[in-house]
Amino acid sequence: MENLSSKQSQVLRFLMDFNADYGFPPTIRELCDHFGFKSLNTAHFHLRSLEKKGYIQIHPGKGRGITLPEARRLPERKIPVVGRIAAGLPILALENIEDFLGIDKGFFCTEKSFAVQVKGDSMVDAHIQDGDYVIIKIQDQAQNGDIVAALIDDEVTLKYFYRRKRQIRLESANPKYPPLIFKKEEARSFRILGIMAGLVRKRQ
Amino acid sequence: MENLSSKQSQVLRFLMDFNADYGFPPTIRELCDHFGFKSLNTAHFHLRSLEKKGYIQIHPGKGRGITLPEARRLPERKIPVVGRIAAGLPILALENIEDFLGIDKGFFCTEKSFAVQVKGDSMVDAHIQDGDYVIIKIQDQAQNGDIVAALIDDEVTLKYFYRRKRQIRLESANPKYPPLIFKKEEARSFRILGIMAGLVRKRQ
DNA sequence: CAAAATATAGAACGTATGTTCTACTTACAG
DNA sequence: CTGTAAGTAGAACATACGTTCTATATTTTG
Repeated sequence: MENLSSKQSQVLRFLMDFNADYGFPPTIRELCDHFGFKSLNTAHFHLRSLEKKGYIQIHPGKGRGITLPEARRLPERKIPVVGRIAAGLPILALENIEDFLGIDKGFFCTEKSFAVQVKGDSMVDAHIQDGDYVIIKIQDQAQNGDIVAALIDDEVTLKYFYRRKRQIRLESANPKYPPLIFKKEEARSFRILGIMAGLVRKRQ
Repeated sequence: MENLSSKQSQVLRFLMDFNADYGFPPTIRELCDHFGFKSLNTAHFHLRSLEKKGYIQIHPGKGRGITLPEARRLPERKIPVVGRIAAGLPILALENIEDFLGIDKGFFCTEKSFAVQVKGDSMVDAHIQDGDYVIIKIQDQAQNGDIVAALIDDEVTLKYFYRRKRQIRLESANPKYPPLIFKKEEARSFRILGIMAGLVRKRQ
């Protein structure tokens, strides 16, 4: 999915929120009012951009004729699946979201959360398999022994977290993979996105 | 909630379907077209009736200004958690249901399904931990190697399923536990409830 | 640097859409 | 039988709403 400018993101977010609140999309004039646009064409322009990039569908001539893809209709309660994290963007930026899990956020008692799909066997000893979705509660702190989602080179990785004096150790739950060790001074080369709050496996 | 006449039911159903398809409600004229009404007032009248009975909310003056209650936007169907199965009762009898998981049944592609909470470590080698919820697709057949939920002495148990000639073997995924072997003539002492369709772990 | 994408403003136009009024039919309960 | 609710029809009206054209400024990109 093509990248969105920050204004386009804001407009899409507003469409989703408005839809969730009222059950129907806003008119172009309501869009203008909300953002303070003084011209109808400004709002109309953003809608056309969003449609060109495939985020919405416009039904010409129909009042409030904006269709959001089903995944984005009531997303506020569903858990977003985050794929690659584009540099600089916040975790939950729309561009990072691949899909939504049909699970209410409240189920895992974590309003601020997302999911990542596990690739590979680096966490099998924690009983986390290839293909599992791990639900991550967003926070930048972690305790020793927590399973954390860390961002290393735009890539989301799951590891056990251990801090000792001047260094942080990120360990796999599989002896095949060596631990990653970060000294305090190079702590900026990775970032903790959150800690594991649950797991979902879709498998026969 | 007050009862609906059959026409009113049909109109409400149409509102829900239209909403699900397009992401916005129909106009009064679209309602007329669908039902073959020749007067706008007919459709308008039904909408007013539905609002008076509390099924929808009308926003006067707004195009497509119909709000369905959130519950009716996307029907929610949660997965029941089954505990002990009382003798003689069907699996999904209300008496057997301990709780519901806030997960839509469709998520695991199994309309007929339930969940059991795992107790113990008999399936750890299949990466199923103590406390995990395993989603079971209801069916009475199983293939060799499937993980099945079986009813043994009113107790729901998870096992690997193997059939060989005149006997059925139910194996744990943990060498600590010996396999259960049933000869064909004693096959009535257990019952297959269904096969594993997914897993949910709620854990920090 | 030039071209393209992004962002915004203002105005004019036509039609899509909700509202309301009158009127008629059928079924049903008091 | 008479009143009330459900269901339908037709028409007139006001306005909510999308569309399109012209212009301008800023930022990004090749």
